[in-house]
Amino acid sequence: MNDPLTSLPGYVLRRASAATLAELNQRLAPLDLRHSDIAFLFLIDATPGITQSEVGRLLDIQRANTVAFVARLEARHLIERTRVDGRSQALHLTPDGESLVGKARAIIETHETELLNRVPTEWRPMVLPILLALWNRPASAG
Amino acid sequence: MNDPLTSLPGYVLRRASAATLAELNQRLAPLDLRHSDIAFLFLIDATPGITQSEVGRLLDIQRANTVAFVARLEARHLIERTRVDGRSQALHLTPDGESLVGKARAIIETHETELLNRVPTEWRPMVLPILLALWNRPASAG
DNA sequence: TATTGTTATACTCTATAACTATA
DNA sequence: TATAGTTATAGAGTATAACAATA
Repeated sequence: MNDPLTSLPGYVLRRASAATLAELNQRLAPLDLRHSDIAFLFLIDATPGITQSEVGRLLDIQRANTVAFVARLEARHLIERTRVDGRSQALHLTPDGESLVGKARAIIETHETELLNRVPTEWRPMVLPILLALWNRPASAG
Repeated sequence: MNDPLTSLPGYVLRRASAATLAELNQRLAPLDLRHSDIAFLFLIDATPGITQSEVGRLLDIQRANTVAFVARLEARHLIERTRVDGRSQALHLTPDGESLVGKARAIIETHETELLNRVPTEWRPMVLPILLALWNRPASAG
């Protein structure tokens, strides 16, 4: 029985994503974090004071769905929010948050290295460019 | 503001997968199908008489979660099931199912071609091997 | 004992509509 | 008028535990 799916890049892209995300979630479980939390925290760490809606746009998370993230991370004292004007709120890591991000960063680096190492050496430089090309995100005015 | 995520293959893998799945679901919407339905139907089409649990194993869908697929596809008269022994049931496409799979196949081909075309010509041969390597699925006893 | 199909259940992620208060 | 944060809600997708019937 030869399945007709593993020759389809789109299908294999999905399976590869699902499998590696499950692995990452397992690696992050000791920190009681999930992959989506990490993306959130990394972004705040890289751009302290970033607003909630900016994070949502960068991560392609609907505005409404960022609320639960912020509430949960704040309840864990990993981030804090400060009103920047009547509408927006700026997000910062707390010391606890910075500490946790440090631990997470080590896990992520191990994870990403392990992923890349699955690819034959000579193809590794193509991995990120190919994935970015497949992503095909609209040019950001970053 | 430069985000720290788009240099991580694992993260870009996830975003590429999510974005292309959303596109595929849009393309399949006229057939009232989702990407997961297509995988299910393609597998039955490729291996008539395949059992429900075999499909689940190949698609990495928990046995419990295949029940809803089979029920829904059968309710739409796209597949039928026949008892093969007291436990297993063999799945086949109905004529309606075969017709729909034909239409879906054309959409998938367009979709997959469009995905590949996002990658510079000289890298295209590496796309599938790289994705399979990242997937890193345990060697299947096919 | 192990497997198949099944029910029930829960959690994550995503998507939309609508509301408020601000700009 | 448009934007930021919020609430409520719904739909996918995924995961686990447990059960009956069968191999």
